[in-house]
Amino acid sequence: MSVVALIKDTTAKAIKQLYGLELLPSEILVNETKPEFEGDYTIVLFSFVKQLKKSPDSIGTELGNYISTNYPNLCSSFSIIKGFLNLSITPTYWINFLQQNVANTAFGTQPSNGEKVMVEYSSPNTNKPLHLGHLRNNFLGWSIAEILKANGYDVIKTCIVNDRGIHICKSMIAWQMFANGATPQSTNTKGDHFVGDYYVQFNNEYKKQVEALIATGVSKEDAEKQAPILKATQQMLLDWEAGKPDVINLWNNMNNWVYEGFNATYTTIGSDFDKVYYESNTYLLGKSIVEKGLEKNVFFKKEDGSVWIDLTPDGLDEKVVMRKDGTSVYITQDIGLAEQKQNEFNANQSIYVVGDEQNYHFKVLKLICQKLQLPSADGIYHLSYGMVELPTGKMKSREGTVVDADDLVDEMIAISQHKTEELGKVKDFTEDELKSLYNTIGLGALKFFLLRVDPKKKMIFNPEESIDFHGFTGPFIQYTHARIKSILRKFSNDFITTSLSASIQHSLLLLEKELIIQLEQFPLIIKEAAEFHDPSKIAIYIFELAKIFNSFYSEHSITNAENEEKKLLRLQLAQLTAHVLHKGMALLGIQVPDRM
RNA sequence: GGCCCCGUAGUUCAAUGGAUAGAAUAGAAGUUUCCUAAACUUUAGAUACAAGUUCGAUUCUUGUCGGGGCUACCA
Repeated sequence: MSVVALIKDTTAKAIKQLYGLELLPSEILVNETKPEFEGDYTIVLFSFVKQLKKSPDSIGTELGNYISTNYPNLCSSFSIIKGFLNLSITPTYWINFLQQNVANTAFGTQPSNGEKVMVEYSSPNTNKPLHLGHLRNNFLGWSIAEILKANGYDVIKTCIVNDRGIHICKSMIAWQMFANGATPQSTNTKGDHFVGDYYVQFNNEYKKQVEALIATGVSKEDAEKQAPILKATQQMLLDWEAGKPDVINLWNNMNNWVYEGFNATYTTIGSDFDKVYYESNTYLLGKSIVEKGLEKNVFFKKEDGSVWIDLTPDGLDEKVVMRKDGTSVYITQDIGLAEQKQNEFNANQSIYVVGDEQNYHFKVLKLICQKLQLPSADGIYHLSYGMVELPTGKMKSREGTVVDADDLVDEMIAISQHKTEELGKVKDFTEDELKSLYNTIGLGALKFFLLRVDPKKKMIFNPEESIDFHGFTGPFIQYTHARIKSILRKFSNDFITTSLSASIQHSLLLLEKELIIQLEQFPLIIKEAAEFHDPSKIAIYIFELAKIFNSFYSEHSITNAENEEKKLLRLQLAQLTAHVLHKGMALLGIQVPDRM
């Protein structure tokens, strides 16, 4: 149990003993004591005042006395300042904690809880290369999956590829018109970029044709509908749905080019999936659901044959679930896919990592599933994250203001190479080791940058300023880890299992204690990160830990400690710190090097 | 029009209704005969505005101003 949980439990017991009042531990507010006051953890007394009808000071005195006399191993002394009860935790408690966990490779993680969670993320569109927004999505999805695993969940990572529809046909038409049989191989272009370029060409040509039509006197609205290239695209979609062989062939070819490109990017950034769904296989799903919904009167049919659901009683709109031509729409496909996933995996929860522009969509999705009483309904959770914006506003592919994922990754790796070479600390590395190190640092900086902020909030990326390698960054933590490792390398691992003598508690220094206190919080942070679906809690936590360690490192020597006992204590502190940094970064999908 | 989200140092981000609003970076000043200076130490700088709720408000309520999203028989 964490100290905070222990303090809450103890306080609840004390209040029951002293006043006969039953409180849940969760109703008790415990914070770290502000550094300017004496003590380690603080109980906020104000919330008890009303129920106990006593002054904060007298409650504090009675509580403090009770806890310090009945739990002398936990609390050595206390003070009350302005309604806050500051507890000093005994050094023995901290030393015991360190001894119990220094050799525990599972420190921070929970055993299996038997629950299954699906995490859907990435979900790319096959006619656009990945951009910065996709990176945030991928890193978030991956990290959430890892965090859930660390909390004992069985996690299945999935991806739905948006591989069909009118937009895909646009790239295909443009390729037919302009490519002269070119391929990614013949042009030496990455497949996803190759196809993406034709999508851009389509839009350029379309614009030209519309302008030409307007010049002949056609209204803008009509011109946008009549442009020959658009007509051809619409025809192609019909041909695709009819299964016309040459269209299907082209579609297959172009998609395979894209997948080759995506896979290269996924490999570089370390993303993968346990199960990939393709919309071309799932777009017909959901029809039986529409019928079921009609039977149950959840849906109703309009005169033209289209099927709707009325969500006005829930404060939303009427929503179409099947077109008049009998085809299913986006939301219906999603209901179908949710059911398919449920049948296939029977997970307790299904998390969708999707941008906050789709908040409304997922609200509707969950609501409809609930009204249909589908088993998947209650497990649907939309992990809504904010857009990555530029200082000038939203990224727009049409205006060429998109930050390309591959470009950015390459740039980050190049910068890390440049900085590493400048510092010249790893001149003995082989080519392969260097390459891997540049990747680790460059991607570490990028991932940390995107994961260190609250996922719910939109964030701003300024392409003019490169992502930092100093301060609240991935490389800062990687560097701290490498520094620890270089010390630990000099010692045999015996120190991990050696017991500290009891007397060490009398000489625990402030920075040593701060380090232990921070280390002790790791399991709690992992739990909170899962509960709030928020990897930034881990990023902030390991940064704090690294900072404390660095202060400690510059203040006190490990190798040349005052005596052998101190050296042992500090080695163990360094060992556990390295483990937590390593594990915490792994939860963000970031590796830590032993040297850099 | 309706619904939803957001306004915190120059900049990028923190702060389950709790103590004097924390960091990082940029700025100023320092630290290397000693475990990696991608580090450490010191310093200056912010809650858009106005009311309300209360012991206490960046946080909750209302209004004003500013920014964004959604409101497709596209996905």
